[in-house]
Amino acid sequence: MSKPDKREEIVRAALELIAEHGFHGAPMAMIAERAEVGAGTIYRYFENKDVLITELYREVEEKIYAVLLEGYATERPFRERFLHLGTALLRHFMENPLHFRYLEQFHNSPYGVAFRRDKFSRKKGGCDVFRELFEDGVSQQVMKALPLVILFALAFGPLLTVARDHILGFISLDDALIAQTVEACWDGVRR
Amino acid sequence: MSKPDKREEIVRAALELIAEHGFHGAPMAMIAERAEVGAGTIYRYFENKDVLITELYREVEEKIYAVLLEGYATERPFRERFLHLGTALLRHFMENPLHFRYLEQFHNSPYGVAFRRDKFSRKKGGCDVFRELFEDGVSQQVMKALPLVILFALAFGPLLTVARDHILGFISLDDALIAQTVEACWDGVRR
DNA sequence: ATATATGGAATGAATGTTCATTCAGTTAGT
DNA sequence: ACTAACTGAATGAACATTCATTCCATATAT
Repeated sequence: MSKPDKREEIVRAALELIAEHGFHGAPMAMIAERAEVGAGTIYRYFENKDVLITELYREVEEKIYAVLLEGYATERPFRERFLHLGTALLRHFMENPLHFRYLEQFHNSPYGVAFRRDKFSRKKGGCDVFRELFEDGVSQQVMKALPLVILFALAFGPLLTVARDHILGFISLDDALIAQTVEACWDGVRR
Repeated sequence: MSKPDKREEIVRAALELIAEHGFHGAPMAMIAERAEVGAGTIYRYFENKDVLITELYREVEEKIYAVLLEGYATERPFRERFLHLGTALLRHFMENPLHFRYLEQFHNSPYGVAFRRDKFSRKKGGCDVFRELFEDGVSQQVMKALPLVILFALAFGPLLTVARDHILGFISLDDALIAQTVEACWDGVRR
């Protein structure tokens, strides 16, 4: 009853506070308070703040991969598959601003850089769908003959920027605008 | 010895340390040490750490605008003007990785969000060149009929991502690749 | 059925550390 | 000698983490 309960509350509180105020606007005491838990209790579930932060990242990332693969059909044409992934990603971030903000916080921190470097060198992870799509797209001359990293940048760069602008309230996206934006990203990568 | 000397050293040290280790990996004492200056001396030039950080941002931003305008010819066609700006921006970041890293740190912090919000509402600043280019491009049907914010995202998103990847060593960009990348961004915004 | 013992979970005050900022004293320029 | 610039040890606030204590559910004894 209470074991997963507290852990969940801690994770939720940490996500909210870190997403909103950054790692340094979220002291453990504040996280504990928001989770309605004693400060020491956090340490029953997470060895220290770093572990909490990293674990939280893992959970957020996992959900993204799940969302991307939902309804993804390998047999559809490149363009459709790209639009599916791009739209799913953008929508997911729009619907889960806390997740998005958390990822941004994480990426721009010592943790994030190390993580990124690690993921890059292992050349694996949940980006596999994207990697496969892009590699095949290039070899079948549907996409520009550019290094994978650059294709990623052309596809994700705008989406993340737009998601950020939406979340910060600089723009209000409707279905049509989302579609147009993802289409524009496709224009960037397609041959 | 002279007055501007120390100030400059402080600014340089702060830029280096903050770009490399983030705001919280750059205590004032460390900045002072790197600048070969007493800790208290910093406070002769900057009221407090916030002021130092904000002023540093101002200086970094200023240089960018200077670089963008260098050789910018209003009378050239849209595509050429876009390529000029995009290339100049990307090259500037590649050549000044500390500036780039600093901007990223700044943007992902309470300072940055407030700044961004302020700039957005005032609708002014050094992005004017870009704004004008995009507004004219849209009205002359050369660019996609999308909100300015989205066109910005399509143009900058990939460039910043690529710059980051280059600086982190995930890719090595040569002249040809830079040109291709900026061209691809143009494909994203052009009609 | 009631009382008592046991141990893991939870707590939050106390601890030690890290920092931004200050200021009393020192140095160097005139 | 006077002044402005500079210094870095001292200060206090904020924080992550610890740990002696409390709480509570369950087991055991009467």
